Amino acid sequence: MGATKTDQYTERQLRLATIIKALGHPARIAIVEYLLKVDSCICGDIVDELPLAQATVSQHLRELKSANLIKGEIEGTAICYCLNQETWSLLNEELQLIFKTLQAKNNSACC
Amino acid sequence: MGATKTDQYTERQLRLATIIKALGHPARIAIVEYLLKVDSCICGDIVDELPLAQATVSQHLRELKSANLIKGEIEGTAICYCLNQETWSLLNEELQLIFKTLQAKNNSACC
DNA sequence: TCAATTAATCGTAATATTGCAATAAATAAA
DNA sequence: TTTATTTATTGCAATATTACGATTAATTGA
Repeated sequence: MGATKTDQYTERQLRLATIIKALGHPARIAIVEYLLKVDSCICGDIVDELPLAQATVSQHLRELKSANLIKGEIEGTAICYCLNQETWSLLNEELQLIFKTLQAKNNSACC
Repeated sequence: MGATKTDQYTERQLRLATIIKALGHPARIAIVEYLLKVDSCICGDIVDELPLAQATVSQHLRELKSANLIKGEIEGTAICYCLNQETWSLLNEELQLIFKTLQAKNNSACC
């Protein structure tokens, strides 16, 4: 075994898990926070910012990109990265559904 | 390699990544959604609900528990699980910080 | 005491992730 | 064209995750 049984869950659960999983690493949280601060930057800036080799940063960027959490645009020899508002909005809405429901209950039915 | 360089990030980044990572699997999303629906339940209920063996469900519950996303209380021979409001509030606040900041910018500075 | 019930743990196999050095690819500048 | 510059990719090793059967542990009920 070792592989997730992807065909057993709803599309919604898979999509949410994919986005959330891409965020579940401190380096990628750090990249997101940095992008939030500087709006947009190139890979090299992130390499300077994080304690990771260029190849590793590139890999983390690829994961964020494949989850559509960031997008990149070629700009000469560099690539300009920024957060992808669309996916963040989607994530926000899905999580709000959970947060709101939970807040409404206010632990009333907890063990 | 293979291990995350945990000593290179802020406490905040590590804590956030830990919580988010625990959510980054469709089975655990499904467990959370189920708990949100039924308020509280025992492990066996989740085993009936998900396409996974008891040992696997137990493992997922342990991960959610170690991230404090759920809590369990012994009730006879069973254990009653429910969502841990405290951690969900914390997660909500941290993510709102990101969502709000990003919404305020409204893609104005994106590439 | 002895089954039954429930969940955790152990052991194992398959797969995925993390990280890096080395290299390749693509563009810009000289 | 040649040389920088910048990023992606490849190959590899170490580690982590996912999943399950089998077993163990703890409690309840007969």
